[in-house]
Amino acid sequence: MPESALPYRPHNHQHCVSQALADATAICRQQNARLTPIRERVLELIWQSHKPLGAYDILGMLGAEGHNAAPPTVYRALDFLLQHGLVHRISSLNSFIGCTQAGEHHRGMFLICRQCRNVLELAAPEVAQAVESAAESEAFLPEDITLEIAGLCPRCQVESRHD
Amino acid sequence: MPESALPYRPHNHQHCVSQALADATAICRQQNARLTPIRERVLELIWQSHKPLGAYDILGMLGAEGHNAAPPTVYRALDFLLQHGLVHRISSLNSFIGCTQAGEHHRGMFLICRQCRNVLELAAPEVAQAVESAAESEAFLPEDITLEIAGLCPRCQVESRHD
DNA sequence: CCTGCAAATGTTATAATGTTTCAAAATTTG
DNA sequence: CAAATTTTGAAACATTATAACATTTGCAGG
Repeated sequence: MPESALPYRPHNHQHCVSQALADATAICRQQNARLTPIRERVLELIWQSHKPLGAYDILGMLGAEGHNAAPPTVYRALDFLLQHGLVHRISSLNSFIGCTQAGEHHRGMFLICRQCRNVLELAAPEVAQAVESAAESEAFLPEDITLEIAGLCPRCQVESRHD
Repeated sequence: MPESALPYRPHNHQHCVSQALADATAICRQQNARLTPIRERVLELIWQSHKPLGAYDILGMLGAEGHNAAPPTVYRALDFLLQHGLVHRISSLNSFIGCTQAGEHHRGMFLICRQCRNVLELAAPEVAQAVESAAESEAFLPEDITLEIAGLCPRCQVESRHD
């Protein structure tokens, strides 16, 4: 059995955050996009963990730190981050998570633990390939792929056997 | 290029509907589940086309035919239909579509045309296999798979070249 | 500098989607 | 038939998301 992936075990998470922010800064510079304070702060909040956050979670956090924002503020920041590939939306949870492969062209695939709620993003090019082949076999032109797998992460599988 | 799948071309749709209702009746009998009038009617409404319907679309249709239902009525019917594998929920659209493989154990994969909004459900066992392998390579135990592909169906690809 | 444009944010209201709760009716079971 | 269970009705409420318009900010050209 392979070692657990990052989200599922203790790690220096501050490193994840600073890496994500550095990447975002670079990507925005490269695309002539403005990573304004709000946008950067929202990205940072999303990266506070490997668990996805809802828009209203973010709204609440902003409120708690004195920035009295309304929903459109958050949704606009999220739209920006989505557009530039810095976060992903998890449809099945109506929530958002930091992209671990920002900048790279990829079709994300998400492993979502229903217990600890951590999410791991996988590249899995062979899955993307299989999906595209299946679509093409129906003469369908795929554009966006939503692939979200809910289940139990390695850690929570172990714990659930201790019932 | 293969012939277009059902949703994307004219067909005797009434046959789809009556088949779906017959299957549902059989499945519910077999599982000792009660396909009550409301549940059956909701299933029938969902099957009125191959386009997914939102819960409030259904609510509106019920209202239009004199059944003054409240949201929980519809959501309960939908929960029942989901539980018995008679409909699927499309997370990326917050909407529901009839299951074309009711009764069979399967992981649905959906091809969603962004133009005509028709949806084709594919079995694609090789995709399911690839997804499960990818999950297992991370020691993740998959339970529910959400796989939704948005793009252009064969018909709408042709039309969009006529710009 | 400043002026005017475009992009970003603020603000209020509202739309769309989904759930909780408790009561009443229908169905099944003993 | 009576009790227990399941289903439905009904009202209120919670959550998620967008529309519309005003204001501010950053920046390019005069």
